[in-house]
Amino acid sequence: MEINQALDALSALAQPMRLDAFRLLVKAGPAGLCAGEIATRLQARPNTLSANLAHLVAAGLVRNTREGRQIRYVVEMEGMQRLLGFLMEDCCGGQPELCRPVLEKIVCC
Amino acid sequence: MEINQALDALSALAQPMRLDAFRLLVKAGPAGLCAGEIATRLQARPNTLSANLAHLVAAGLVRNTREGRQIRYVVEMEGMQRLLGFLMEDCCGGQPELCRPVLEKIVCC
DNA sequence: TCCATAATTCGAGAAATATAGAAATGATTT
DNA sequence: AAATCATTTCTATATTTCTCGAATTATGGA
Repeated sequence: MEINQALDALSALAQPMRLDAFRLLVKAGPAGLCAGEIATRLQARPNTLSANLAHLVAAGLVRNTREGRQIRYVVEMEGMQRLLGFLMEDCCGGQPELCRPVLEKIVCC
Repeated sequence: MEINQALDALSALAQPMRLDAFRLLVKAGPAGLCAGEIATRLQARPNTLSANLAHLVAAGLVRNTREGRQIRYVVEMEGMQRLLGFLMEDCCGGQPELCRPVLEKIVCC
């Protein structure tokens, strides 16, 4: 991953509404959620949310597909993976005992 | 980790000079680097860099200690750990096969 | 076709952030 | 004590980002 992609992803996540939306989508998993549903849950105006979701899509963290008149958003795990990998790149200078615990403590399931 | 801490960490990283500095410190490991050395490597002005390093410290991603007349900066792995954990929180709704590959591909050492 | 619904795009004003020069602080050397 | 060096703090300006209302596009139903 190149640095600009990483910056896009980080600034996409570095904003309250977008971080909330992203986490909602992470929890929703592969089923995702439609724009309106996200707007309701976050109590956000549709147009503002739309701009923010577009930001997440552009950053490669989320993808969307139209379903009738709604648009479904789904988290893109590969984007997340690229970002995390980039941040940990060349950490610890080949001494696994320094960073291994960091990765092991990421308990998600 | 609460959301505001996560936002602080993400916006700290979502800026070119800070992301560069952070990655330099990740690679430097526990030895860290002094402000002047970082400034030289990034070709940044000392005052601008200082403001940016302060941002990383405030976000809990880096810590600093004075050493004579220099100030050494060291990456704070616990901060990184908190952030990654927060981003992956409740992912995949208890289906490890969905997110396990993501974490496994973060090869750092 | 006409209407309603879901969501996006556009444009402008308000707010937040980044940078750099100048001055100040803290520590070492002479 | 004076000079020097490493770094930070202060302050103003320039830039970027955020949000909102209004208008627009796309789809499905009567």
